[in-house]
Amino acid sequence: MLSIGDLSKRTGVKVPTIRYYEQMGLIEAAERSEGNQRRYERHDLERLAFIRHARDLGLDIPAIRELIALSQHPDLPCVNADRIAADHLIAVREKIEKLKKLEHELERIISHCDGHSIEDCYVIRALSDHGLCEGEH
Amino acid sequence: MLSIGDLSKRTGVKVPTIRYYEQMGLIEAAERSEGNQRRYERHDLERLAFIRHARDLGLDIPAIRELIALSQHPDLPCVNADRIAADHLIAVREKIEKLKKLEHELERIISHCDGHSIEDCYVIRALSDHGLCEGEH
DNA sequence: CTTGAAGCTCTAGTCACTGGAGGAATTATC
DNA sequence: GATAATTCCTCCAGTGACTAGAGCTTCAAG
Repeated sequence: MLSIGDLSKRTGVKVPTIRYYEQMGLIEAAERSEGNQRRYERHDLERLAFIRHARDLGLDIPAIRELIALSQHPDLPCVNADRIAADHLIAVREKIEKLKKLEHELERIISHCDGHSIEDCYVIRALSDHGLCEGEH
Repeated sequence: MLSIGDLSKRTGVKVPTIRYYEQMGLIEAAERSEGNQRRYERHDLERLAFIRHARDLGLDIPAIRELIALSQHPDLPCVNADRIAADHLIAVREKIEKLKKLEHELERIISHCDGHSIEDCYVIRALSDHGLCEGEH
């Protein structure tokens, strides 16, 4: 039986976050000690590692909730789990594209600035005047 | 003189967001009509376009506040403005790197899944078992 | 048996908005 | 000039995924 602190150390998930996940219904309400403290078992450790891993991949809580529900029906086809992952991959790629555009624009703005006075600062001027931008954003 | 709705249409910034920026001190409190409605001038249009542009580049409100303050001292050297942009560029690049790692991991997980049953689903298995990951994340 | 760490609940704060309620002002139509 | 439709006002609450703090209780070590 693990305390919430033990569970936290083993999974790298902070104590308040574990309680938050319980509140959100991602992990079942733990058994309690006589003094009302949460007590966990291996089962909970695995569940929490699963959640942690999914969060690290950037999945949001509703998606994780769905994956957990799916994982409890081993006989079903896994198209839904695949779809969650594939949708997320698309979202990740879109974010990358947006950030790359920002990267280029920032590089361009910075490289154009001669670093003298605010009056001539390309950073400030570029922000003031959208016409100085390269692409649309 | 523009109403808040006119300003919104011209800049693409939503009405409640304009009021929010006023509250945050990014734009000055507007003059009011007899009936207490906000009235704006060209000056405000430019300021709001500046803010919008900076937000599109992903700068946060404190950074924008600083840029606005700087832009009002044309004689100062612009190293601080450059630093804000450069710091932001670094942050953007870091985000891109993280997302690329996620992209690869998701691609790998998805491609390994044969799409049959949850029991064998690589998506679910990869989440359950960190040992199946390629890199650290 | 004492002490200090770790646990409990509940509330509020983060960031940058966004939306709604309920009411007043403005604008358009007749 | 009356009325109707639209826009505006303020204030409050909600978003996502935590995080931090107050004030109290329980646990484990010495």
